[in-house]
Amino acid sequence: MGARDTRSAIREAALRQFIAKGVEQTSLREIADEVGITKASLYYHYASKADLLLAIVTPILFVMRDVADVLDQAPHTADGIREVLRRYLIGLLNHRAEGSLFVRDASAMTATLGPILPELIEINRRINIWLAGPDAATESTIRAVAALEVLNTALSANAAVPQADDEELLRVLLDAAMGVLRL
Amino acid sequence: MGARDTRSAIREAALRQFIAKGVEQTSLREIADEVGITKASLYYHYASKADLLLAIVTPILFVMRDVADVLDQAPHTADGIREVLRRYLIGLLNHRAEGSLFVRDASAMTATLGPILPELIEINRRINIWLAGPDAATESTIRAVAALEVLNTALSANAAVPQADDEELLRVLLDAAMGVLRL
DNA sequence: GTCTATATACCGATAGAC
DNA sequence: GTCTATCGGTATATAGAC
Repeated sequence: MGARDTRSAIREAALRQFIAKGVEQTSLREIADEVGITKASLYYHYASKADLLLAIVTPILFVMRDVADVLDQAPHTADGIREVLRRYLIGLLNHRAEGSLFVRDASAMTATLGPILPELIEINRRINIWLAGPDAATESTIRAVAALEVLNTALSANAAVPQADDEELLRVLLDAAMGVLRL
Repeated sequence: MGARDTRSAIREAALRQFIAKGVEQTSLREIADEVGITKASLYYHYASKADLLLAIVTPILFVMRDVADVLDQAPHTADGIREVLRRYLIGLLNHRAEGSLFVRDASAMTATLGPILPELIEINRRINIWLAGPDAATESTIRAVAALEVLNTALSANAAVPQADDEELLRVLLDAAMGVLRL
C-alpha cells in the first residue's frame, strides 16, 4: 500500500470512529488498529492528533470560504438569499460526515483546531450578519441564526429521516429556511 | 459549608467548566480546585464523573418528560402544536446552560450518560413522529426535525444574539418553527 | 467531610532499529 | 514506512488518616 492510500485509509478510519464515538473518545491506537498499522506508523503520516483532525475537516473550511466569497456579490433579495443558502446547503450535503463533527463534537473542535477555527467563526458571523440584512433588528438576527440552524439539519438528517434523498432534503430545507427568514 | 452546599457548588463549577471547555477537556481536579476542595473530597459527593454529569443534566430529562406527557392529550391542530412547541421551548430556555451541553458535547453525552440517554432519544423520536403528523410523509418528517432544530437555537442564542431577551426569543423562534411546519 | 498519598491505566508522542 | 519499546504526563478512582 502506497503512502497516499495509507493516508486516506487513516483519515477514513478516523472520521468513522470520530463520528461513532467522538473525537476525544477515540485514541490513535484504535485508529491505527482499524487501518492495520501501529500507532507509531500513524505518526509517520500525521504529526499529531490535531493534525489528523485538521486534515479531515478542511473540506468544511473550503465550503464556508466558497459561501463567504459570494456574499458581497449576491444581491440581498429573495433570489440572492436563496442562492447563498443553496450554496451553503449543497456544501453541507456534500460533506455531511465531516460537518457533523462540528455539531456533535463542538468542544473537541474548539480545543483542537487552532488555526482554522477563528476563520470558521468569522465566516459564520459574516453570513449571519449578511442574512440578517442591513436593518440588523434583533428579530432579523434571531431569524438568520435559526435559518442556518435549519440548514444544519442536513447534517443529522440521515439518522433522523433515512428515507429522504438529497434532492428532497435540498428542496425542503431550503424552502423551510426561506420561510424562517419570511421570504 | 454543609453537604448540600458543597454538592451544589460542585455542580455549578462543573457546569461552568463543562460549557467553557467541554466535558472531556475538564478534569475532576480542575472542578475541585474551583470549589476549593480536593479531587478525593469531590469523590465523597459524587461517585464518578458520569454521576456528576448525570446530576447536572437531569433537568433536561424532566423537560422532555414534561413535553412527552402532553403529546397524547394535545390535539394535532395548529393551536395544539404551538402549545407543545411552546412547552418545549420554555423548558429549553429555563435550562439552556444544561441543554447546551447536549449540542456542544453530544459525543461525551453519548459516551457517559448510560441510563437516561435511551429515554431522551426515545422521547425525541416520539416528539418528531407526533410533529410530523399522521400522514408521516417524508417532507413532513424533515420539517418536524427542522422545526425542533429551530427551537434548539435557543441554546446558542445567548452567544449569537446577546441583545435578545427571553420573551423575544420565545416569540420569534416559536413563530419560525410554526412556519417551518407550514402552520 | 476533607485531606495526603497512591494504585492503575491509558493517552499522545518520540527514539531508534529494520 | 513500519515496527518495538518507552517516555512523560495526566486521568479516574481508591485507601486510609484525621
